[in-house]
Amino acid sequence: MELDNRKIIILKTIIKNYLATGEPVGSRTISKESGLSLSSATIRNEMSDLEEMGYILQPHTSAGRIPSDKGYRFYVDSILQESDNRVSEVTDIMLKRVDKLENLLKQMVKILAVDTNYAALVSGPVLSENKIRYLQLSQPSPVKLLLILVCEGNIIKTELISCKKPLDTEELLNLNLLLNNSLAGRSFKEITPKLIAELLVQAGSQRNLVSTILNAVVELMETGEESRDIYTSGATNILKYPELSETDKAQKLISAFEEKDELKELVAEVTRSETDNSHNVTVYLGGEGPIQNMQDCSLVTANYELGEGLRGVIGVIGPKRMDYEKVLHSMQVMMDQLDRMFGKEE
Amino acid sequence: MELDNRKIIILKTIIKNYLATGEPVGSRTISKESGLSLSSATIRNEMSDLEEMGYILQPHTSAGRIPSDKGYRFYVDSILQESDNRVSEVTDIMLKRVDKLENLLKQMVKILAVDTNYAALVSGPVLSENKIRYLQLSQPSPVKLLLILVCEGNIIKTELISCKKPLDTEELLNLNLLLNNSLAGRSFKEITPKLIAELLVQAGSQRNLVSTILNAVVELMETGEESRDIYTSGATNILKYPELSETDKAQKLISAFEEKDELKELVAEVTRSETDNSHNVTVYLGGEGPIQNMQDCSLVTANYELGEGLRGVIGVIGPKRMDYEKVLHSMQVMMDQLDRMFGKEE
DNA sequence: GTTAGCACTCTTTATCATCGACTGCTAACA
DNA sequence: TGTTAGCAGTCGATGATAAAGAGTGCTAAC
Repeated sequence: MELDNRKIIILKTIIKNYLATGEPVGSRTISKESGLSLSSATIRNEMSDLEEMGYILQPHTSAGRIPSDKGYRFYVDSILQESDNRVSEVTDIMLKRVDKLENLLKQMVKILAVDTNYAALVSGPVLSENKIRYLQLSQPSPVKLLLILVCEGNIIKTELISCKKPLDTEELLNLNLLLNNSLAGRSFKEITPKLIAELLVQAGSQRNLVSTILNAVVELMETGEESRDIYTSGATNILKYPELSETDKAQKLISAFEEKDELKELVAEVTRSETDNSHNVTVYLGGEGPIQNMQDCSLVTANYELGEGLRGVIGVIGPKRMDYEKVLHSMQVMMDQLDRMFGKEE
Repeated sequence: MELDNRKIIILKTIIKNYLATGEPVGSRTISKESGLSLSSATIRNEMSDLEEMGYILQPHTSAGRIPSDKGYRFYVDSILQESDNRVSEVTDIMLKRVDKLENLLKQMVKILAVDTNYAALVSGPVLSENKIRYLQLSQPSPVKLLLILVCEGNIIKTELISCKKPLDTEELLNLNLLLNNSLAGRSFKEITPKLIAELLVQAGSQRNLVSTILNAVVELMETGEESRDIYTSGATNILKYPELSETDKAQKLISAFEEKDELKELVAEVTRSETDNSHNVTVYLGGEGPIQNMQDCSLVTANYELGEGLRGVIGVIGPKRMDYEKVLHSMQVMMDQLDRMFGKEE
């Protein structure tokens, strides 16, 4: 059987209606709302077909139809295609100019949550190619060394290191020189065992100390997923959707949002799976890919990039019957905002 | 009327039972469980008295009694007294040695939540008297200055500052000298307008730059409540208690845990209200003090101190019928752990 | 002072009939 | 052949009613 135009219209009507109400939709409703002038009986026949083809299903005999995963998938894909061509309207979301990136992201995720009425998350950006600009050692107290690492994009990281015996000024200067000579300009990957070995040889008597420092540097450089910041908002929106608010499911979901660990993995997974999409907008339906343990949920994600290779993920989690059109649009607007704010700058 | 011994036993039995079940408790239950060999009828008479005295109340005519706020207060206070004398048993909570304080706190709050089955929060520590140990300026790129501020307790803060024109090495050195001379050893309060004015005079041609730097320093020093980190865990435990899991209340509470802003205020308020209690353990009943908008909740808080004046707040939020005994005990154990870990060190 | 017993209240739970929203099928129609 | 009207049948939702259960207050007796 073929999915002809009329079937498509009916399918879309069913889905839209279901998204809006959360209730199974019956043939009469469609007959009235689809725009087609067909009687409910005809619709019923078509619906029979659609069910047979697997796009919709019936929770129980005397109920209307709800979209199946295949149906959702079809719908989401067709929206995704449309919105590529659509110019996102300029909405006047007032993202007040904020001083810190962190605050900006917090603000963004909040707006997204309020705007969509779903749970939203944003990952802090991670440098894809994190290069050391320079590093600096100083000595706050006799047996402590402060390591300051400045990376491309002015990312600053510090670490306190204990050392056995105090260094005098000259030693400190030499150490700084030595480290900068070999490490400045290098990315994480370029700190090879060979390089480390060389450095240790050059270090001479300071061998142990240099080794400790190198460990600290490597640790700081590992912008590992574990260290990624995740900001969330609107987790409790989940409670608004009956199909998710059964105590058990809601608990799991909201916990995931609170503890963040799961979200980190999720972000990691999303980051890995690159597509050629412009902002890499992807829709995962419950059970697929990164959200296997989130039944009945949908996850919409997009990647953002702030220039200089700073990249992160933004996402919205809601029930399967989420208003995809709206969510995709909201995300688009967010992306545009970010592009505008950071495209111009620097 | 007087609260004689028998009344106290009955009252405690009522409360304990209510805490365990969440259901109003009737006279027969008490007759069986109180340990007193009295018939339910006698108990009923006593309960009448207790109700008249305001310690308990009846949700509706044909129901048992539940503790009133006055009842809770009585109960909590009596526990608090007891547990002062009690040696906290050593429980073998495995707080794995963690490298970062942040992780330790996260671990702690998680344990507390799991252990008590309520929602738990811990605030990151804040230096009560935050003194600058030294500060350092360096120049990562021609028009950027990196300000590094090292405070007592090895708290390190950094800030990137833009400057109009590049400084040469000597200027940078002088600037560092100037700033350290006047600021090192000072606490936030000691950076007075007078001091600032003096500094600006000494700065001479670098006046503008020094002003910018000073602003940054002051900003970094303000360990304002807004910048306090808050770690939470177990927010969804709230859903386990019927009296809180009505969508509306649960939503509010869990949101508070997610967005953290409210919690920050709460912590601020708790911090302000000092008592002479050893760990400053306090129980707030729903509506009292910092949790006015959290009806039907109780908040148990304690202060912790990590030496060097690093202080923070730890707390548990649950329904009014929370198992105070257990919570207070768990918190006690946490405090002991912290004391042990940080008392020995340094 | 304590207790047994009874009448009364009020919530909870179960049961049952009714209603309404659907579907699927058949037969008629264009 | 595609479309439609109509009807029987299914199943969940709703609401009313009854029965059960838990508790109290009061009174009278011990």
